[in-house]
Amino acid sequence: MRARPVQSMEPTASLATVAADAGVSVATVSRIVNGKNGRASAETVARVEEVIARLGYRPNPVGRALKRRASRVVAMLSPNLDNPAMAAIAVSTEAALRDAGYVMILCDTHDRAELQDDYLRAMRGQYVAGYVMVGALRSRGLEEAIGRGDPMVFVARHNPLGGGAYVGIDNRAAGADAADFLLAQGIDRPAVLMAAQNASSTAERAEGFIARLVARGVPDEAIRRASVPGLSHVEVGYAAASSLVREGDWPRGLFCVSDMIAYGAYRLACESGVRVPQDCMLVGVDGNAINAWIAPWLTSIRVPYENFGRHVVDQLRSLWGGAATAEIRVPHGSLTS
Amino acid sequence: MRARPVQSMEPTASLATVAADAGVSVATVSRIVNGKNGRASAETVARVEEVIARLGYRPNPVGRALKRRASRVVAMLSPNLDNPAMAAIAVSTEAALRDAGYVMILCDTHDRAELQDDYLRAMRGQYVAGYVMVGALRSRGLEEAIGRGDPMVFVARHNPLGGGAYVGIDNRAAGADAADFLLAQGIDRPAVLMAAQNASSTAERAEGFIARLVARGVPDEAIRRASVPGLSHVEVGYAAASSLVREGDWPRGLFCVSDMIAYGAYRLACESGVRVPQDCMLVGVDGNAINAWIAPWLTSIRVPYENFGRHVVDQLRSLWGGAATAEIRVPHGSLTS
DNA sequence: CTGAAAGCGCTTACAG
DNA sequence: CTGAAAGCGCTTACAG
Repeated sequence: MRARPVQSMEPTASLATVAADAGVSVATVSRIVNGKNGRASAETVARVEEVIARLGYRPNPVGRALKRRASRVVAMLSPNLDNPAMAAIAVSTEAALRDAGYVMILCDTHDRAELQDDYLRAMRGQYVAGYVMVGALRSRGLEEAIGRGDPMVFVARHNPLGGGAYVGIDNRAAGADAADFLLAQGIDRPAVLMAAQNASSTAERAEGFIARLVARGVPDEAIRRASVPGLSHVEVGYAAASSLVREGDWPRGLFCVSDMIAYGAYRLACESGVRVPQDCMLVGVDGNAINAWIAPWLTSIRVPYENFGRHVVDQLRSLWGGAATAEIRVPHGSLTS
Repeated sequence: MRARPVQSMEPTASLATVAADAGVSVATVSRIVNGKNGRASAETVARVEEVIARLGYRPNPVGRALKRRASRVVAMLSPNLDNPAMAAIAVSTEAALRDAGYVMILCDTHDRAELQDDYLRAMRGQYVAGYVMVGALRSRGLEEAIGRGDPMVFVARHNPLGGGAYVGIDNRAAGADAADFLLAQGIDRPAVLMAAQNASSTAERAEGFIARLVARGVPDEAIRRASVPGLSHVEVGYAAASSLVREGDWPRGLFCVSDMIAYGAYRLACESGVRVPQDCMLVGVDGNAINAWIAPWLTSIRVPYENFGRHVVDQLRSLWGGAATAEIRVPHGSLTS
């Protein structure tokens, strides 16, 4: 004797199943499912909806995507989830997309242009509804996608080709805040550590920092700065701090354009017997959640990444609606440690 | 005068385009694309391949998925990317899937069964090739998916329903290693901190720790332990440590079943003026990359998450090949700080 | 060795 | 108000 299959194991209902059960055509069911029933009798609608509910019908996204040449999938291209800030962006974007009825394919580009292009091409084949570019690189594929007008929002790092929908903080203002803060601590000659690579946003932070310092009377040539190449910000921080102190004393205050850079500088400070923040105050940007637990010595400008996802989806909606691209500047927090 | 469209902006070639250009049927092109050309003349193959190369044809994954009822998309369901260990699993899995020709949809379940089920259902509609369950929860949808025989591999946390393909370390052995290490440091009464929730793997670590201690002569009742509920391991660590020291002194050694729990305990130690590791040695599990930079006070059992992705893909391949499910126990590292 | 045809699940003019 | 039909891009028996 065979066990009766449980209801849940029955194959998913299709439009055809529903249509047959309701005694109407698939066209009619399709219209009702899509809310295009300005032209469907009330009885028909009721009957079809009953069948849909009873059978637990859900439109198949693949069939739909093929016909519409558009899916409910959004691609996120991100350079590295190892950075808690990038992870936070991914998390909030995933949640916001889900609330909007989309799912997210995660593409880790490792900050490599060829990988970015491979993914851009592959995602196009998936008929993705849009692209969330976290830290985009200049590349052939990017140019093509933009030329095509594919919906694309840039997060944290600007479109390397200029223009485009953007979500991020006001980096220059954040840098200026860091300058004000350090000055207010009585540190009149703070230095700055930055990454030399792929860094529109972090470069802006450094610029804002320096500009504010200069505006407040610090001679430009008195502002020590170190910039080293590299993709890992912790390593960049360590190396940049090394290069900075190789040419002089430890500064009493150090603006690090990201928390990861600050972590790197911190390690060198520890190795050098420099106490943080007593001997050298470290100011970062990101406000990683982990700081409160294990990096109380760090003062950081909090970036509300948990809100980025919402704004990213807003941007995508504008693009889908045909609106012109715009920038969304999310307000950053004050400095906290 | 209109600008000539650049080649890259031409719509993607389809099977039909290729077939027309090569003067053969789509069926023939399809067979060649799929390597089923045991029965295709050498000339035909050459001609078709030339056209494919010239037109840059790439099979459309959506059309293919619809027909095959199977896509090249794999779903990863993960409870929280905020945890660096989870992020590391996502990163390595994404890379391994990509190398195998798959893309990954990231589904953040927030450790909630309804969300897990929503995603399971949605992903089924996408005809995903398989599921990577990081920290699966017991749920109706999970039962159904397993009943259906959907390819599913469990990572870090076992299948709550028992059985199934698994990738993880030997948690009991890791706990035992922590016990040996603390004993070797001359700490004869170490305590243990754990999470009370959704924690097959972390519970195993605690068991292994306690069992080894007992085996080495520590009376079971002398082993202090604290277990508190909660999803955030940092908060769990803080609360568990609080509850532990509320009933006695700070122990000289504390085994924390995850690095995040150790971070939480660390904060309480700092607040209590307890020095780590001088007064209290903290041993964690995960070996987060960040430790080397900002948590040198932590000794941790390194879990090679960067290899998990490879094993996950191996597991999926076995399942696709119809093999029986098995467990892969990735060797964990020795204790490092 | 190759092609015509059916069909995966859906949408949408078009006709009635 | 509703349905038959075409077609999105692909695969695969089936026939030849």
